[in-house]
Amino acid sequence: MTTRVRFAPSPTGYLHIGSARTALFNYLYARSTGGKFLLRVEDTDLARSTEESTRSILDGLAWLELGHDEEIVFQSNNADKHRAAALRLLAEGKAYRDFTPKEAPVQGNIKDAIKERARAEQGETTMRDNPYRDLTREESDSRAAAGEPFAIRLKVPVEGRTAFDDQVYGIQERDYADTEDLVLLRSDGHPLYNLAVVCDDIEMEITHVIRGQDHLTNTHKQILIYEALGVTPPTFAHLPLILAPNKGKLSKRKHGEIVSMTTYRDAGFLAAAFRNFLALLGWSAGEEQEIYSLDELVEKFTLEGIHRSNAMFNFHPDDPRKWTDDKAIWFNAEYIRTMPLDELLPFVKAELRSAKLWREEYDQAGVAMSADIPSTADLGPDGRPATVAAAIQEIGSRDWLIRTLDAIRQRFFTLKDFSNQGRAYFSEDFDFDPAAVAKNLSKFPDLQTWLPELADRFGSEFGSQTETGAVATDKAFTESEIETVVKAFTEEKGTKLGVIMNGSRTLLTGVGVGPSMLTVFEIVGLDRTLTRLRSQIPWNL
RNA sequence: GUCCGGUUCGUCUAGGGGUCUAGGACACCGCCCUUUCACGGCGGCAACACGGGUUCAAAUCCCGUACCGGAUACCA
Repeated sequence: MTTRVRFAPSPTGYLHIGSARTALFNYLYARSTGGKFLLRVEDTDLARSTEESTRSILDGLAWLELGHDEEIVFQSNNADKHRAAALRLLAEGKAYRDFTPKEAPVQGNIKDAIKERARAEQGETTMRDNPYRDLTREESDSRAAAGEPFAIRLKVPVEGRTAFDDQVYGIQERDYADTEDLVLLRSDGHPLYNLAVVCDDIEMEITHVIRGQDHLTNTHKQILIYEALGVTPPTFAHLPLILAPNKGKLSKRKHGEIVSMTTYRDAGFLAAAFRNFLALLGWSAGEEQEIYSLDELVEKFTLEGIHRSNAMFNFHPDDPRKWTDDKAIWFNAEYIRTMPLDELLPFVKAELRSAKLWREEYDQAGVAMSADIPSTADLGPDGRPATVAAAIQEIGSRDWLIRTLDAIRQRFFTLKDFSNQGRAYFSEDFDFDPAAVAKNLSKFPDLQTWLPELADRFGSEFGSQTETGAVATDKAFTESEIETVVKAFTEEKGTKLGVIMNGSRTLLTGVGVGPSMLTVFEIVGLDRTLTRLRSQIPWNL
């Protein structure tokens, strides 16, 4: 039998991290068993469901690349079938009409009100003392015919218990006495959750229900419905919950966008990295590996590897540097710096493009400077072309882009960093970090004259314009040549190399961190290096 | 209240009676590398909730307690 699983969110908000992980696990289970991953939107709560939520959830799933099979099922479309099922159970005597007038909706905190009521009723009533439970069929029919409103409740047997073997939590048993005669159909004819879920899962031929642990006790009710309907229940696997830092349940209302999937997408997270993070929140393959590709996850995923204890998602909304879980950030950084460049490139392209930093020339591989690409005979000892400078200095070239991205990504955390911290590599319009200016420039006033002098030196050494006129040489602006020049210059000034390098870094990139300064000179290129070394802007800040 | 579930470093976790003076990862802290650094290398700090059993032997099995979580609705 082919396994068929479903992800069934209710569209009452965006896709949050807990639901996303449920979707992931369903997806992984389907793929690992060669089954189908279905999607069902549980939009039966008309008051709270919105189309916008549905779209947001779909966006989140698309971002995570959790593609579903078959058509999306909208639960509200099946209301007639749900009603028919309830009516059938009524006709068969497995459910009954409850003529008790509907209670007024509670004010304030619903959860508290329910808890309070449950506590108050404790000991005074049993689950089976509804006065309408044993009404004769004739009387029930005639009251209904007379137009008296009623809800339909399941007639839970007095003696016995429900039992199922949860694939994560093991054997679960519950006495019927602990389950109320749940409402199947509201007095306005609206079918309720437990009924709708069971009917749809039957219709969709779901074989494995994989969902949050908050449904563990609902399962007993659902099994009762399966039994009444005469259908064998599917296999159940409940997932531990993902908790907020206060160990409370993750809530869209309370925790806001920080738990929304789209927040991570928009913050420059890579779907692959976030998926990896999510997979390890409540599941493990029992080994020490941390980085898993989607294929590896599919290959290694088992229900046995799912944990029973809840996990905490450690976000800090007030800390800009660590606004979300450390490990999520680490995964993202790890992916950014180790992913094959050609896989990373499309994401960087999108980021640069949205920041208006992308140039169409980046797409044209090697055309502009094909004449300058060195032959293999020119490879230096480090395996890099010794005379590559001409090619990589062509700012509009793909080669330059690749080299630059590879150098700067080593210290980046999100895709956003390419357009923020990395801005100076792609644009003349960048800001200076005051801390870097203070630490690397203001502390050494001599640099205000030295660095323009260094620009002149570069100009005369590498053949570009100086303030006194054009000089042409054939020396390439490459790391080793640059190093020679900078070292000589530093000695002349009787200062330390670090002073010159860090001052240059700040002037060239606006920030205090980055790759080796020699690399930075090279990828910023001679022309821009000269201009920026002469810039007086940061000195006047 | 009742029912159900859970409890290993701050966090994510490995562990299924002896190989556990409890392993890995993130974070944190040192040292190294170095022109900076949030890269890299090396090292450090840090946990079996508590109490009883069972056993030659328990983080691992059983019972109790505590704490945490979930459910308890004519919401989903």
